[in-house]
Amino acid sequence: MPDKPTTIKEIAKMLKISVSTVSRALNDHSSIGLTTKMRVKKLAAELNYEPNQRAIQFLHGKSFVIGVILPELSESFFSTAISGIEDIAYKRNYTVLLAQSHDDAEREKLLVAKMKSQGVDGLLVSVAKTTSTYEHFELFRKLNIPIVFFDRIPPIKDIHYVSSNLETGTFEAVNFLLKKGHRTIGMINGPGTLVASHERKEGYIRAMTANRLKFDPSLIVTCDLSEDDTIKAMDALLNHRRKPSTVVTFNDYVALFAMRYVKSIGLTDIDFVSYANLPIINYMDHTPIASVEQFPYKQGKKAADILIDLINKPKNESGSEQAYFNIVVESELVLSKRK
Amino acid sequence: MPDKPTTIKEIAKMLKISVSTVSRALNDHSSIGLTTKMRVKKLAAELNYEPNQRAIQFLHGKSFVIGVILPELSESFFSTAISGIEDIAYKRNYTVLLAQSHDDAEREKLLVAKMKSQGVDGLLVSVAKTTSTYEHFELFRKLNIPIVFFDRIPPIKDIHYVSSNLETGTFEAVNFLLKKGHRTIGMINGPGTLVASHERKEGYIRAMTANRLKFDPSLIVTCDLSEDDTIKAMDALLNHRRKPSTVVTFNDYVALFAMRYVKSIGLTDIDFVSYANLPIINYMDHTPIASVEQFPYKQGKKAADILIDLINKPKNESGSEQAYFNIVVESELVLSKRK
DNA sequence: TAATTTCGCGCAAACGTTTGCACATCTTTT
DNA sequence: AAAAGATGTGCAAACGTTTGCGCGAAATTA
Repeated sequence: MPDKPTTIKEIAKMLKISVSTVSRALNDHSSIGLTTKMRVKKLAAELNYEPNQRAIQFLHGKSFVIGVILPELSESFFSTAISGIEDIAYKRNYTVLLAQSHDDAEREKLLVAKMKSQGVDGLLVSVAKTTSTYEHFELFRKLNIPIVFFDRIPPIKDIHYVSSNLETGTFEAVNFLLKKGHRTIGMINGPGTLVASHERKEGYIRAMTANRLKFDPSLIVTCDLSEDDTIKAMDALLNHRRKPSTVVTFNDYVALFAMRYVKSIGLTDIDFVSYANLPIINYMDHTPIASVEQFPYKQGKKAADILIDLINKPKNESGSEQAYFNIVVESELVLSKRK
Repeated sequence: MPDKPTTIKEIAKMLKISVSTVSRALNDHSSIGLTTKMRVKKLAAELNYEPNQRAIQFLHGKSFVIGVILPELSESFFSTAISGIEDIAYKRNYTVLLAQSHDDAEREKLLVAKMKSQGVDGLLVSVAKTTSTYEHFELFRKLNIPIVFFDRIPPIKDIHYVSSNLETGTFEAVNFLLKKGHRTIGMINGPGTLVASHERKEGYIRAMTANRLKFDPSLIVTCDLSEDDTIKAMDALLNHRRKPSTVVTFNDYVALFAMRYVKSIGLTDIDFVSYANLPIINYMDHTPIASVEQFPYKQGKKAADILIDLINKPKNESGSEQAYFNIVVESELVLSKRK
């Protein structure tokens, strides 16, 4: 028996009252008598009535769906972030439409269009590495559908975003190394084009000056995050006139490449500090002694919360200027559990 | 200008024709004159008309949404599988509603209920480790909403599922090791309760007998997949009267634990073969020489395809018996790229 | 008791789209 | 010349729910 789901009409007919009364009774409307309410609710429960979400969404012109576009779920940062997004969405009765851009700008565009035609109420985006144009996002702005960016923020004005500030975590990291007695601290940074690289550098500098040490720019080298380039960078540090006793690397992968290289040439006395705190470090033979944590779960939660707030915001009050959420989740140093 | 999206009505009014004509014109209905079709399509394009999906879904009583419930996105198997699911869903114009059970049976139940109230057209499920009752799935059967299970299949009858057969991959693996000259092959298997453990064992046995070698059951030890237990298992093998020269481990993590242990006690001459082929092995200092690949992307695709077929299957022909899809994706041995 | 308020409920419209049916016009066949 | 078919279009119902408005009856006030 593929019995069609119960509708409000049927309940109305059985109780010989109107559909509107049933609807109001179920929604605890004040203008319905207590007795009718009870009767309706009882019958509804017996019949396993569940409101037809599609009818409601259609009526309200809302989908209660938020679209999420991110580069790669296999990257631990994102798979953790999505958990935060999910949790908030479910708590607030929204539903998550997920899609991966696989770091392909074209696909990202396609997905944005798809999300639009699907009629999402809002969008959560972490942009693809290759994305360089941003009109597909502007389209949403025209339609008044909110977008909140997270982690990978596009360089455009007047957007909502949530991201982490690596400056603080880096400050803590360098501070920690100084307290541990290190005096020559190298850094393998990422490409200068990334905000994240800047923040790391700033944190480094602030920690040095806070400790009344002079900052040597040549101790910070950049790399493109590939293994080859990491090795070059590490080489540069090892051949520095002041050979560093410890190195802060851009992320866990860079750390890994660098550590492997260092070990391959027989060195063992260099401490590493890294970012992200990926699960892989639990399986590595040599691990960083500390990591700067970016709290992806928290970032995901925060971004979803803002987006849903935005969606439900009392209409565009034409008087007040639009305010943009720029939330920064501070990063934090975490000591490695393994030794 | 938050201009409300264009509707078919507006187009009709502007062209002074009826809405039904517009609708049919846009859908290339045969009974509409060529000229009207052109006029309609042209105007629709100019106005950036996009059909209101919610209205259509409501009308058809379909959501074009498939729910996906899986244990953990941070497990690479699942994050890869979801890519396959996504790709098929998008290709076939469906949309993916994602949720993680985090291997919690209670949460899984909740999610199933949520999916139902959201009105998904079908469900893709990989069950949580702790799930032991299955009524929440039966509910969907009553409503005639198809479910396809993948990878983690519940032990109930009359279900659709897609899973991998580790027997073949294991056969290949053992065969490969024998060809390589190994004669004593150990195996660290998983808990006997898992089908997957059985399949591994069967593959092992078949390879031995196919090579006219006698099978020594004591060379297969089980473990609960924890590091401690893995070490115990490895110890047992090392102390075996016929010390194995190579070991097949249940998965990459077990391989990792075992390799680390073996190395820590100064051994270096044991080859490992593992399953899953996770990205982490690219970052390990010592890696298995080969891995049994389970093709999660392919599994995800296949499962999604079957589900959507099921959704669109011409009504439950009351005559013919319901057929259940039991698709098995054969596993395959993959040699390690790094040496 | 009459006037007014409160309470409880029903009517009907609305959301955007598809589709069975009927109707009108034009073309073809007998 | 009349009947039949083809072609193109419009009418209206339907999907399930919410909600503004109106109306009668009961309760309150003057």
